[in-house]
Amino acid sequence: MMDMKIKQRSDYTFKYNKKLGRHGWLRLTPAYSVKLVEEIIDNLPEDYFILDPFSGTATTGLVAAEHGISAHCFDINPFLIWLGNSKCINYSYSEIKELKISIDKVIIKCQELVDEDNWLPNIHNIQRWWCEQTLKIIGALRQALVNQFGEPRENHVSSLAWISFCRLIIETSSAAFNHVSMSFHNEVIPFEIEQIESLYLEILEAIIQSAGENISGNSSVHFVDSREPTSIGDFQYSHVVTSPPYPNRISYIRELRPYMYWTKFLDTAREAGELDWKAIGGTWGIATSRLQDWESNGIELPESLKAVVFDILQTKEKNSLLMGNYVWKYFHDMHLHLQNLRPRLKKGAVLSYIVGNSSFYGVQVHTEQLLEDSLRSLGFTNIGSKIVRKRNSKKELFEYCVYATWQETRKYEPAYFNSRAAKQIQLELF
DNA sequence: ATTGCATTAATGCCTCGAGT
DNA sequence: ACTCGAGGCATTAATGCAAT
Repeated sequence: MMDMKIKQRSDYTFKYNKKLGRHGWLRLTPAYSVKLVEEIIDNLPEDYFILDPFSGTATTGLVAAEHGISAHCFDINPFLIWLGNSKCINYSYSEIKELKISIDKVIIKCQELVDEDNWLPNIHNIQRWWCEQTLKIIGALRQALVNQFGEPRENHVSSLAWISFCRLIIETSSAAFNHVSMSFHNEVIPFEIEQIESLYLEILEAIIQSAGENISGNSSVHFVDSREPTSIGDFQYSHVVTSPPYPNRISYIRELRPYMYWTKFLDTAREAGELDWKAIGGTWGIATSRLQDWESNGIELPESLKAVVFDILQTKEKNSLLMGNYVWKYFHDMHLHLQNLRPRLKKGAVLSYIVGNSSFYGVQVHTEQLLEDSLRSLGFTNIGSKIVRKRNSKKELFEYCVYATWQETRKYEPAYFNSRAAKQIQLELF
């Protein structure tokens, strides 16, 4: 009987990040922990160059920069690229001073605009999110921000005003934003203009506070599909530190929609579906339809993957074909990513991938093992994985760190996450 | 113009261990 | 006792489009 337990370790989730300055600017549930990244990059010499091919909210890039290390981060979501870069740049005292003056003008302009017909986003059933009164006010505030700064596209001190706006729209909405399966509260609370103004200024003040702290490293986020062989110049990386999407049919766009519609990164439902289809593990709208008849284009995949997909198909549930194809495509895409990653790596480069396992109709999908198999067949060495934490849903769900090296002959094993409890459960499970 | 079927966008339900 | 979650699902609502 096992006497040691794997803990949930909320310090290894986004929760830990909320109070950490820039890391807490905008919450996204599928974000991994600052602490985890710190443990991975701990003690790296400063000339190390990190790649995060699945940047998301740019946790890796920001932690690296805060530690004086440089990183390149890739993502396919234009909103997240904008947000990530805004999180990683420095803001001077004079810029911030100027921003505060501009905001005073924005507030006055908002009061003038509130009775006009301002642009509102094309969000489905928008009155479910905000009542008419609240909508009028945040619509006016948005218009005042546009008049003052333009749409949020540049990485400039005005980004702080826009990130605060994104926080505001969530905090005034009736969305239950505490879960990836986002849904709604029954009541929509109306806000007065004074309440919204003071809430906005409060959020902005906190964001400005943390923006003033200088960071020494250079991190940047770029529009790159990590499955493609494209790269930024001819840089090569010594470390890959990332948390890719998990094979869990959670839609990223589902949670990002409010931000992206209000900032005009999204205009129609169709665009949302197309963007999710581009993402590895995407499931929203048309992505699900396209999975029904999706087939891999002949790339050689590990036998272990075929076995898992076969098991899912064999369950003969209503959507077995869909789920099987979903898993198949997820690992196909991850394999393609690892394959095209190789030319970007320095000799001896170390990979650290934080991933979660899943189960479909009771069939366990051992993400960490399947990725290890891909790494092995692609010529990586020193391959292994360790449990990082237990997830707080089904008991068989964990988060893992999958690690490997590229063209390294020496034995390598990461020093992190090797608690006795983790080793024990690893033995018991497999 | 209307109907009916297919597709896809959007949201809710049920679960259950762990932290507080 | 109460809250919460990188969880999976099914179901419902809205939209598109071909057939009448």
